[in-house]
Amino acid sequence: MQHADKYIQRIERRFSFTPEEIADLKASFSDVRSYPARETIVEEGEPMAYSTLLHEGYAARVKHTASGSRQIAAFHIPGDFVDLHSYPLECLAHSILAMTDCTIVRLPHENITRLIEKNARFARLLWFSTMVDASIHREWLLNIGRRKGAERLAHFLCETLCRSEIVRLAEGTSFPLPMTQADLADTLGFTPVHMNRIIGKLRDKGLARLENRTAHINNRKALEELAGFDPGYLYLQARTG
Amino acid sequence: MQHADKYIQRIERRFSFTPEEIADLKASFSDVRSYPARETIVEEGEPMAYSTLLHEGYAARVKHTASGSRQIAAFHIPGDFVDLHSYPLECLAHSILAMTDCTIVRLPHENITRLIEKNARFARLLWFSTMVDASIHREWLLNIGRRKGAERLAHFLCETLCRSEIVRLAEGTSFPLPMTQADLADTLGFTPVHMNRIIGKLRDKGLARLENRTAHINNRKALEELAGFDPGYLYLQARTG
DNA sequence: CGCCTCATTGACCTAGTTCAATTTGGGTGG
DNA sequence: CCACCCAAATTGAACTAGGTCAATGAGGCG
Repeated sequence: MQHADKYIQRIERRFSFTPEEIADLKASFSDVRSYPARETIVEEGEPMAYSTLLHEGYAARVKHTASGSRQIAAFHIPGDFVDLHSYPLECLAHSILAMTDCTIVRLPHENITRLIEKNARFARLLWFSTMVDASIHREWLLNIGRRKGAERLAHFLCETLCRSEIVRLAEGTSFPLPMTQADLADTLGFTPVHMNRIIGKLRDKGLARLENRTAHINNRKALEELAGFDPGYLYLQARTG
Repeated sequence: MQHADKYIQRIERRFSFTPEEIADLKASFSDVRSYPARETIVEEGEPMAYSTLLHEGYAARVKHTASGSRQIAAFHIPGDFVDLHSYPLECLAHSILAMTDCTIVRLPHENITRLIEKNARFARLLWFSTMVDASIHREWLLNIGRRKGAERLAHFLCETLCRSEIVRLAEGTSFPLPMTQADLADTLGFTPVHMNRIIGKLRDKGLARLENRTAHINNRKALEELAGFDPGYLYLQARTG
């Protein structure tokens, strides 16, 4: 199943699995599917029997307020599990939206159980993957709660560049960012109008441009400094043990 | 080990473990400790060999911006694991702070591995516990990103009341909330001054009072309505399967 | 009594919102 | 090729939630 390659490639950075283990993992995926842009991949509250690995395309976890406002709680790039947490949780309290045309592979929950029962290292691996998402959630809480304006956008761009690099989706310091300014606003807790002004500010400062659904970082050093960006929370380093 | 009782009691609401399984779980805890209020229980970046279950007292996960501002990413009550995620992650990108005097029990990581290897249901259970935290993170993202002023505080109070009820820490609709207004501000993304005004607003509306480190909910219905509160994301219901 | 932390209040300021209009550019039908 | 459409980006102007600065209370404790 080639569709899991980006994920496998990522975890091999941090963990050392044997070729047999990797083969077991790969063999557990099934059922390749496609979704068109703007379609809901997973509906909030549905009981889930499989998890979804993003092979191609971009997706987001979307939550809504009772009064209808929208918050994007996670932004997913190829190689990310968008809903691995549905294995322990069974139902999700948010939906998953395709931001572009997407191709996914499924990992049936029964296969996860089989993997874990066969080898406890898989539990730690998959659990780890969901905990990186949670770590990013906490960083976003800090970002939305405590950083303002341009810093906030800068931090999101730094993070997304780092994550894109790992799966070779960045070209230099440019990477796909297929969201409208309104989507970005729902990610960062602004209004679309103000989002537009903040984007203009980063552009005017010569730090970053957003063009054609692509982000171009002009001055990475300065952008990271503005954001106070420290990638530790992404857990990209290899483990010691 | 009686110190894990609040946690056990909570998971028995949702999962059906056999008495032997419960005994295995209980036997895996060790090493009761105490921390005085305001002390750091877990330091950011330290390699961890055990996880910490809060037996008595209140704690928070705290993150800092490069420029020094503080965000509380999680608020923990007795019966919560404050850092179960250190099992898969090994090091944390935040510290854990005792908000009051705390008594904790430790669950050594080697024991977690032993539990999982013995019985894969434990993997799903412990993983589940960390995923509830992550679900709360996502709700907080929505709360901080999209709810304003009084709604935001109202939502936090509704959540904390629900969670307190489960471990029998609420008396009627009053429950301990041992944080200063400055702590609350760092939780909800306000300044202390504005936090104070919002608290006053809820008091004046007759919805809730904060007195003597205790929250008193005067009108739960109205508070939940104001917050648009739906407890689904807390995963308190029993599973179907 | 004096100190210290926390809560409260007032006055002023600004980041971000709101409403509304205009522009831009790709896509489509004729 | 042109006319038209539509989603998205951009801009302006007025408004407000929330921040900042600063002073005052108020309780707990050595």
